[in-house]
Order: sequence, then structure tokens, then C-alpha cells
Amino acid sequence: MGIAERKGRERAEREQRITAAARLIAESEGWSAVTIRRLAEEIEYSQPVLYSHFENRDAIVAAIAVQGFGELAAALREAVLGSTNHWKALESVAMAYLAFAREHPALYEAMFTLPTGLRFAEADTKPELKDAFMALAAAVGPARADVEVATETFWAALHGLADLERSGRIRQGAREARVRLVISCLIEP
Amino acid sequence: MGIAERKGRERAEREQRITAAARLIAESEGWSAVTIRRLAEEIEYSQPVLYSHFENRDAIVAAIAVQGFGELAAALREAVLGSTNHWKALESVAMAYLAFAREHPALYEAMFTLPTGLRFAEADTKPELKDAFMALAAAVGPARADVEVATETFWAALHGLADLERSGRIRQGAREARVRLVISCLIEP
DNA sequence: GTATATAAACTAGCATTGCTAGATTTTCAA
DNA sequence: TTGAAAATCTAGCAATGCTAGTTTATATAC
Repeated sequence: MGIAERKGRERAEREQRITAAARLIAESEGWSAVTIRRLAEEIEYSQPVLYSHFENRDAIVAAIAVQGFGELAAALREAVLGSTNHWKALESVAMAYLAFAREHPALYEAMFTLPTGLRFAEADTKPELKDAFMALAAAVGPARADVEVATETFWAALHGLADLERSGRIRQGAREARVRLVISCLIEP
Repeated sequence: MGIAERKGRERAEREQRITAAARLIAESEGWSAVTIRRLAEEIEYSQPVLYSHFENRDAIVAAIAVQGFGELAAALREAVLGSTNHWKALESVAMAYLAFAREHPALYEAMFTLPTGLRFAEADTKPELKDAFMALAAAVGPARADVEVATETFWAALHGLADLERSGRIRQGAREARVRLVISCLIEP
């Protein structure tokens, strides 16, 4: 009997409608506009239905954050492709990272600022999160001895730049100069 | 008549009691426990009194964030003092920055994560904010031509490291190695 | 085909929040 | 002493996340 399958499919479809609606509202009106009532109205179900999909509001944000990490990983992998040398690869990845944060502010907020209980470097770490880290590591240089330290540092620098740019605490104009400085210490001596 | 002066003093005193209470609660129970009702109870006044001091809850957070920048600036200035050379100065400042973020998580959250309408690099930018930036610039090297770019980048790297350390996304153990890597590209060639 | 147990969804409401209008008290000068 | 103005309080609104308890739909057994 395909009834259970159909139900499963319909459930998954509805779950995706929830996250899609949440993401749309977050990107256009900010996360504070993403209320359970609003989402229920959007998917045309009552509020408790949402709680049969997600434990609480934070879990919805977390689901979108995971999507975000998947998309960030893809964007970073894409960025390395055309690069002809190490320097250009790093520069391309760095600019892609900053562009991603700039173009999807609500998504980036879900990934880094809002309280999701996402765990990193643990047994239950989502593959999307590992993928994003691996994409950075690929640009840093998988051969070098200190890959992990260098990738963590690269990531931190990019995240810091993205966050301070977003909040208007560093000048938008000097972006490329800052990226050059970051990269200069990641090129093997 | 010193009546107006006395009233002014009492008002300032009460305002400080508000921020002190908010900060204490935030550090011990998190910012979500800092409610207007709770603060009113703490200072033994009714809720509307708080709104005669601050426009809204965010303004209270902002006031504490400004305090935080003042204290961060002091900590960074203190850190440079004993250093005998450029490298050690940068390392000392970097470690002091990360320690500050680690030891005052709620304060740091107010300064960088929570919505305060704090403006940087503008006419009405608070001196505390400038001071903190200047303290970093002092360690980077006031003489070099690209002070501003270098300081912004240094700041971003430190902020990124602090944020990713806090959320457990990079390993606590590799802190010094990451700091060394950041500094290595800030030393004049 | 009909009854029944189970699954699914809804209604209604609780407790908490930030914030405020309007009443009330306190303060100070005439 | 009085009256206006300043300071403070009471009470409540609208919105939020979340849930208990009820109703409705659905699939299975007869």
C-alpha cells in the first residue's frame, strides 16, 4: 500500500512549504516578521501543525541555516573552479563568501547569529556544515600541514569581515584591500 | 538653588542602577532574562520610569554596549604596555581581545550581536567606539601607510575568531596557532 | 457498506513580552 | 497655603511562542 508513502511525501512537501515561507518572509521583512501565526496563515494550516514538523521556532531557523550552509558550500566550490593559481583561488573564494553574506543577509543571520542549536565538529554534525568547511579548506590548500588551523583562521577572518561590513563598522570601499591582506598570509611561504 | 542639580544627580544614579542591573542579569542569566518588568522590580520603580530614561529596550542594550567598548579599549591599551616588540604587542592585543570576548560573553553580545542602533565612523559615533578602534590601530602600527585597512582586517579577524570560538565552531585548543597566523601577515615585510 | 479505532488538525486559551494612555501622587514656587 | 507642573503609578493593549483538550478526517475490521 502506497498510502504511507503518499502521506510521507505530502508531509515532506508541507515541511518544505513552511521553510520556504519562513525564508521568503525573513529575506523580505526580517526574522522578527517570521511568526508562527504568520507561517500558519501562509501554508493555510493551523498553528499546532507547525509544531508537528518542528519542535519550536528555533528549529525552523535551524533548518533554514542548514540549507544556507549547503548553498554556501556550493557557491564556494563554484568560485574555485575557474582559478588558475592559488592566489586567485583564495581571492575568488573570499569574495564569493562575502558576496553570499551580503546578498542573503537573513540567511546568513540564521547561519551565524540567530540561536539555532547547530553543532559543529561533532558526531551529529550535518553534512552541509562539513561541506562548507571543506570548500574553504580546498582553497586554502589541502596539502599543507596546518590545513585545519589555516582554514579555521581563513573562515574566521571572512566571517568577521562579513559581520562588520553588514553592521557598517568597516568601510565597504576597502573590501578588496582587506581581502588581499588576509590572503597574503595564507599563501605558503 | 541646587535642587535641579540634585535631581539630575539622582536621575543619573538611577540610570546607572538600570544598566548595572541589566548587565548583571544578562551576564548571569542571558539577555532573554533582561525584561522591562524584571529591571523595574530590580530598581524598585514602575515600568514607565525605565522609558523616561531609555526610548526602548534596545537603547538599554546599546548603553551597555558602549560601556563594553570603553572597557575593551582599556583592556587593549593595557595589553600593549609591556610588549617589547611589534610581534609581541600584536599577540598580546589579540589574546586580550579574545579573552575579553570569552570572559564577558553577554557584554560582547550586546556590542556585536544584539540590535543596538550604534553607528560607526559617523559624526555621532561614541568616543568609546573610536577608542577601541584606536587601541587596535596602535598595535597594528600607526606609522604604516595602510593603517586603516590593516586595523579593519585585524579587527575582523579577531571578531570572527571570537564569534566562532563562542559558538563552538572552531577548536578552542588551536587558538594560539590561529592568532600567530593572523599576526604573521600584519608584521611589516 | 458500515462501524470503530487511530491519526490528524483545529479551536481556544495561557503566560509572557514590550510598550503606553490616563489617573494619581509628589514636588516646588507663588 | 495653594495650585500648577513634574514625577510616578495603575492598568491594560496587542503581539508572541506554545499547548491542552476537542473535533474532524481517515484507514481498517467486520
